[in-house]
Amino acid sequence: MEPIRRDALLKATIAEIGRTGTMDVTVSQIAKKAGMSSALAHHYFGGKEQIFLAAMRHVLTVYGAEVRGALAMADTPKERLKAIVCAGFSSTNFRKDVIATWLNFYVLAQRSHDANRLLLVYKGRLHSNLVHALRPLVGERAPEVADRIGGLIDGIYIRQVLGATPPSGKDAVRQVLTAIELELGTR
Amino acid sequence: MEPIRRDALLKATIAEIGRTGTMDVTVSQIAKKAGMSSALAHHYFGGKEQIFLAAMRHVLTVYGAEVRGALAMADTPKERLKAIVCAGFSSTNFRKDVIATWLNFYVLAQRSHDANRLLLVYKGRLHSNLVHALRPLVGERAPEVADRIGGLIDGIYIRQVLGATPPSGKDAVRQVLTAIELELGTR
DNA sequence: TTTTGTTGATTGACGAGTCAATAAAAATAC
DNA sequence: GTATTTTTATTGACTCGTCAATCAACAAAA
Repeated sequence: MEPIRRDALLKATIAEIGRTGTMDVTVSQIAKKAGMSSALAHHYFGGKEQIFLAAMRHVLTVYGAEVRGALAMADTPKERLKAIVCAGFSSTNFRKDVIATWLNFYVLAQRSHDANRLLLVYKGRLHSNLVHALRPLVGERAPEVADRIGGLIDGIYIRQVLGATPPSGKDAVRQVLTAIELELGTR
Repeated sequence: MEPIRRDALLKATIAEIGRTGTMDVTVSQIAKKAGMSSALAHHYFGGKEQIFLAAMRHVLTVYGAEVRGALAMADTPKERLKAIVCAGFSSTNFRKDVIATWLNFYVLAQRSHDANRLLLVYKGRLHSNLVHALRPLVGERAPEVADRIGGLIDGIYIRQVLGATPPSGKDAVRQVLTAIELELGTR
């Protein structure tokens, strides 16, 4: 039972964060959505913060899997770059609940050591993926370029999800790919 | 008295958000920090949400003033660009309380119409400042370039404030200026 | 005396976490 | 194959604390 319950709670947590936009969600709401009593949620996770952290970890896990999947299809460095960018702006990442989780993640990362560590793991993976794809194209400049591209991805993401118009993965990808071409000197 | 009280409350709100990192701050804490009773805070602002919105507005006002100040010193388009970028990464914006306000601002903007509108105002101003500076350099491509630069500024900002090392305005500015040079074709 | 500024005390509601008790399943003994 | 004990799964009810918002009352200035 335990793994089933835990999984249900994680999904319910993300859904509820998406519904309200904040982490001001009661354990009871989460538990109810997951079809159990709040006492059971406490029993399995210990406390609210731990539930949230596990939910964040879950979002990152899914994201990581998506990137790996896209990279597996790519053969050339350029294709790898495109794969990384596309995965970051996939429809998964534009789901309301995932957006809300990310934004609250940022807030939490200010004070929670664990959340911050998690965020650094994400950043590190993105960076190393980018560097790996960039190295054959720009050589030792790769790390520096990867920093800019990574920053651009994060920035465009936020602007898309909080913009006036509904987020468009296509536009986002196009913008980042244009920037990459500038970095490569192919435009 | 009213304007003095209001001002004190705004500053106290930002300070408290910075101290805790979240908007989970009680009106009493804010009022205490501002040297008055919580009843008075309610009296002047009506409710918690209104206090927060006013605080956000205040941060944006200060930011806007800083940008205007920097722009006033700039004569050439390139100088204007540099002014905009530098203002965005000034030490003001790396203060813990300002950072916390921004991050919570993002979260709030998901569901508060007012907060979202405020965010769009910021984005619009940044965009129009960038376009104005870019037009003489890249012509009609200006809006598109401004989108990328704006996104990069936001992204680099978040990465700086939530990074492993203490934020460095210098590094941030250098990265954005490099990207600008790429856009201008001067590198 | 009226207006403005101010607060302590109170209300009413909510929420995290605990716990004792119950139910169901699994293991063990006979 | 049944009776028993033990382990696992589950919850309702409760505790203790917190907090936003209100209000009646007090003070001080105009």
